[in-house]
Amino acid sequence: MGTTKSEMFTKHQNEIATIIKALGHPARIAILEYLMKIDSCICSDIVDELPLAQPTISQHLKELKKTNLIKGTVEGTSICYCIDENGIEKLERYFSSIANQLNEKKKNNCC
Amino acid sequence: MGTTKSEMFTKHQNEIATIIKALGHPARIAILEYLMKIDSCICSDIVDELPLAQPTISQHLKELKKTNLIKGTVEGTSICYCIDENGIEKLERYFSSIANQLNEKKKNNCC
DNA sequence: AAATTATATTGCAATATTACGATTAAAATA
DNA sequence: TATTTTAATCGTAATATTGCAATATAATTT
Repeated sequence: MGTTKSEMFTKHQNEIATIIKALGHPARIAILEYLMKIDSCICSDIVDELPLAQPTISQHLKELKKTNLIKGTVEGTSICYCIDENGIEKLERYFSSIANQLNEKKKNNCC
Repeated sequence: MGTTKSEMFTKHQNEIATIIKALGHPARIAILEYLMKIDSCICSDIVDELPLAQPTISQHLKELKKTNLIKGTVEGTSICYCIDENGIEKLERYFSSIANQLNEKKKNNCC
């Protein structure tokens, strides 16, 4: 108990849920939006930007990286982060596909 | 500790994170996809469709309903569920906006 | 080499989530 | 009204997540 029963679902369902879950936290949304706002990659000022302790931010960055939502390259003492299109585009495609299908069969709505 | 520090983030960041989080579980993705597959609303067979106990499914449905990802109307003894465009479209807009912005400034990528 | 700077890791406390058995609630039917 | 059917709620165990202080690591600068 307490553990998600992943074996019960398809590989794709688990994959997409994992990526979505990684963005399901305001701090990680804030990180994504900060990376968007800045016109380039940022090196080493995420910690100053967010109201969380450094280890906490490091943890959130790790999760975003693990799911290909951001990517980082070592740049001397600091790390240069930017958005990874890979993850974002997967989400974009997933939701626009669902939205499109919804529009096509609007007729059948009974609720 | 243990609690997300929501006060630290904007209202919109918290709202979008809450909706996204609600879909960040394979069972809830499976529910969404089942509702998509069926061409109309479904009344009372979600429990037979998913490999989880009835109280667990009820709990997942509650979370999806809370975030406007599905909606349900009482239909006699059972409840008729279908996808709520409200939540889905919010997600669709959010991610396509980010994907668009990303395409526009592809030039600046340094990672 | 010592000090500095930036990030990661460890360990842990507080809280949240997941799952389900047991029970309850509410409507339909016998 | 008693029974059946369907879904919600309660209570609880197992596990996961969040957040941070302390510490470690790794590259840079003095």
